[in-house]
Amino acid sequence: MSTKTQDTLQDMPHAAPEASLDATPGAASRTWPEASSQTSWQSVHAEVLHRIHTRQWKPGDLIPKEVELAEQLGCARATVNRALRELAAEGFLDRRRKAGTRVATHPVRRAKLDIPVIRLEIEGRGQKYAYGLLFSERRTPPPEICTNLRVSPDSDMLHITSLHLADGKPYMFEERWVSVAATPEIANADLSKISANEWLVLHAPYTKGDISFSAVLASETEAKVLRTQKDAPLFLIERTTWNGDHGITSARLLFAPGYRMHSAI
Amino acid sequence: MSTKTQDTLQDMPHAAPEASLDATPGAASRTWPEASSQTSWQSVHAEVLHRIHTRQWKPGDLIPKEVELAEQLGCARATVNRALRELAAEGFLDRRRKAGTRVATHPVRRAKLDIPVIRLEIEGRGQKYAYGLLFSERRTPPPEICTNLRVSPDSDMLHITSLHLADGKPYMFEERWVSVAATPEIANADLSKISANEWLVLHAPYTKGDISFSAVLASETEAKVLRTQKDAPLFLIERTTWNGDHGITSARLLFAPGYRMHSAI
DNA sequence: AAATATAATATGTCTGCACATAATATTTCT
DNA sequence: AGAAATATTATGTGCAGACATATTATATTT
Repeated sequence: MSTKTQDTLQDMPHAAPEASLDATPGAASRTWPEASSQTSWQSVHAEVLHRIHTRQWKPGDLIPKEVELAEQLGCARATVNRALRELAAEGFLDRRRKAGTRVATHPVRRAKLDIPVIRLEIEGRGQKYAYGLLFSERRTPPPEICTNLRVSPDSDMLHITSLHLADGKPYMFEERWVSVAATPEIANADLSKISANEWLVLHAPYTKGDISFSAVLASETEAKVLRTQKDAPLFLIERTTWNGDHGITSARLLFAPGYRMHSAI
Repeated sequence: MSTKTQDTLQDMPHAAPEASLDATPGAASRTWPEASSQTSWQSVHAEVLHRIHTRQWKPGDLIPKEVELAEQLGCARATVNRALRELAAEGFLDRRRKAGTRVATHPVRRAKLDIPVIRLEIEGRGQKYAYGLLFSERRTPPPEICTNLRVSPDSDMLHITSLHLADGKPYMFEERWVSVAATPEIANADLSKISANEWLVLHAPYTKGDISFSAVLASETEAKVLRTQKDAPLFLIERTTWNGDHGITSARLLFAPGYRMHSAI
């Protein structure tokens, strides 16, 4: 390795681009685990984030270019690039060729929502999962499904309603339309054993999807199925998925009162 | 290197990365811009995704290792690595050292929720944004806020309620507690001009946050503020943010009936 | 047979270098 | 001056090679 003593992340008198003074040089004692002698992209990531958090670099500021940062931090440009790329993906930085990299002015927080198979969500909480097929028919779709999935009104579809339970209590009521044309095998699946959702996840990959969340009032029948009262507030997820231009499925997922969707940001 | 004629990705007949936007669905003869002779990581990404979608590689399957894929596709391992890494981050693949890379068995769909500043969300739809401060006081927090933010019951906090409007109509009702200790400058901010949310975004960075979504019924006063009826179904977002171990703010955002949160997956 | 050490291996990451590309800045031309 | 051509520059990406590290498989010991 280079025998030259490198300016590692420890102590950097960095020339603020336009940032005037304030400097805050007092971050001197920030030490890294830093077992390896190499500077990892994660430490660069952390260091940049630190400077943003401590407002050495404020929203809108232009930060040093990759080569400069690499020099300052004692690592290769590729390493800095990796760190900055991730930070941009996370929404902390805005990057443009030639124009440089700036701290995002509107830190759009990107929440990652993991949308699991319901069964796993329930079992993950240590509850007992159960599932019941309520109704199933094969027919042509109603107009709103046609426009939603962009399929013709005379297409062959499966219409399924089912109920998912946690510890015996109604948890989610699912109403779903599946295009048989797009996934013929589903006609043979035993949807009283495995939920359509789970079957589709395993057998019908999709290329695009759309998901929306809202709050609605329980209708009379919805209330009955979910064992609650009419006009209870329900959390509704609507999902539609395509494979290429083929509409696969469109589902309304109604959650029992009290449901909360969580995410860390 | 191998002089053998490789199956490069140059002319692969499938799957546009995203683009979509209707246009011609029968995009059979997709040609890459492909000016360069090099194989990009995005084409590797697309190719692997294609193999998953066409079920050449099924959920649970072990896929070839990086070096093999690199050879097959005629590119460097680093390029394959980049593609596979992204696919793993997107939830399509599971990777483990030594064990190799498999197609994810439970394609937990990772929806990316961009949570913008409300003002931008409204203006982005071409509507006129307005904001009004309803109420503001400085006092000690109620118990639920203490536990939520993990601050002491006698801490100095700001309690703010405000209303955000789109085209003059109530859009979102915000109730917020801000720790003055954590961000002293907010005491001087003019929160009748700029919303607390926006002020905080610009001046009080945070390191962790928590967000949850649910459906609730409008209370009498909430209904009045949002100009709707009592017991209307409202979409509720609860957000809490910390900087390190310092609780910064905790907010309840109540959206007017009809609100929908969207995301593509 | 169970516990422990050791080898093997696929992914993870860093480096140095080169060239591509998009966007800006500058110069030249009309 | 205004438009068009040209140079400049920061990021984006590709490559080969090297070493790090987690994890599994195998061999060795108790």
